Amino acid sequence: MVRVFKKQINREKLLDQGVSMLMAQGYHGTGLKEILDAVQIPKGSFYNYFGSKEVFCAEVVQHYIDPFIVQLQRHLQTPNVDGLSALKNYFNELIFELEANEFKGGCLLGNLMGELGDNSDICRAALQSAVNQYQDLIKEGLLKGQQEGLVRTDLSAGSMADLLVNTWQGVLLRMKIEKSVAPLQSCCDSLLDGYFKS
Amino acid sequence: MVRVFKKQINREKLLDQGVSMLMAQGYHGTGLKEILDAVQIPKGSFYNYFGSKEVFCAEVVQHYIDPFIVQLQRHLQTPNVDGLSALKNYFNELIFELEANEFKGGCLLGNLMGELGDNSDICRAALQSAVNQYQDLIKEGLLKGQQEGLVRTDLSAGSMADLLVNTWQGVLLRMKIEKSVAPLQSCCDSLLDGYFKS
DNA sequence: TTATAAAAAATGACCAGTCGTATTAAAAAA
DNA sequence: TTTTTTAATACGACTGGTCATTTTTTATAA
Repeated sequence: MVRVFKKQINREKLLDQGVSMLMAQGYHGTGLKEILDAVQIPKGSFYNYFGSKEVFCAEVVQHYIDPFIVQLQRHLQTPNVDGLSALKNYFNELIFELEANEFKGGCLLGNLMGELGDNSDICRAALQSAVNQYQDLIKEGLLKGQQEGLVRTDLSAGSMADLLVNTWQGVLLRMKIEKSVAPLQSCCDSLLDGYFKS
Repeated sequence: MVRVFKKQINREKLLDQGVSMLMAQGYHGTGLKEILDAVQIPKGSFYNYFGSKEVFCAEVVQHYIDPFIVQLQRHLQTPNVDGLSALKNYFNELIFELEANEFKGGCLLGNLMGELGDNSDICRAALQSAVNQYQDLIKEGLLKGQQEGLVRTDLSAGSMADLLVNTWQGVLLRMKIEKSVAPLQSCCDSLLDGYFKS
């Protein structure tokens, strides 16, 4: 009984550490030993928790996106805040956090799409799933904004969510090399405060 | 005298091979030996041509973007084609090529931004330079489109070029995991055929 | 001969993954 | 309830192989 709890705790530890190290150094740039040492779990134990580095990475992807989904849901469910403002508040919160983090990391999903998208079907599926969950939520926000008359209705909420998610991925890359949140802000300005407005 | 020519040829070979392998497998996913074997240059010779893997990668970045710049310039200088159509033609050509390539690779710049943006200042500088050269050219096309009355003038050509380049990076990532050119097409539709039109 | 570049060989660090064993818990038998 | 058996998990040393880079040797050119 105690055993199964410890197992869950160790899995969680590894996933947490995996998120932060894969963000900072990428998949091929991060050794398992590095992760294991950081959480003080011996090498041999890793394969009791995960089948391989690749499937570990796929789990890390979902573990990464979960908190973002919670955070976005929180904004969308805040009373007396319209859908468009909720999205703007959410992205502003992200920008604040990224700035506090000195523009490091960006988005694990985007980074891994670039690094592994072509070569790991397992990770590709995880990335696809994660990004779809995320995009659906943004679409909901835009849909709400449309019903409230704040977001244009001549474009579908789906295609706007698509554009927003893709552009956001792009500006996060840009942020990394410019070491500035300016690209993030101009993304929000162009789309949420520009193109999408009714 | 003959030697210095051979040196240039070998450098070129390595850069060409570097572009294709770094595209396919990323920086940490590609070993120098792999590149050297492919062009039949002995391992010990590499450091006669490049100071390190890192500076090699930085040179690969510029080597990668050069042909894109030539291609885009060609479209922009085609007689009797307006700026906006030139951009559309250029991106359609890219889409065609990416589809023929089975959506593999995407953009080396974007991939390396994600993988190395945080950790290699040398590559970061090369990426920044390359993307700026590219974006300036797109800005020129939009500027021409504005002068021709086809592109809206209430937004600056610079900020539109910014948005287009960033979104394009994002959709290339998306293409990789969706294995489809649909994201690319909807990017062009949304921006060049939508938001940017006057 | 001297200088320079190319290439081979060697370096130590690190890689993901495996193996046998030790430890523990749960299940079965007494 | 107590003892024995069986199974699951934990663990560190080890595997073959690859990594980027350096050192040493060989070949070429001036």
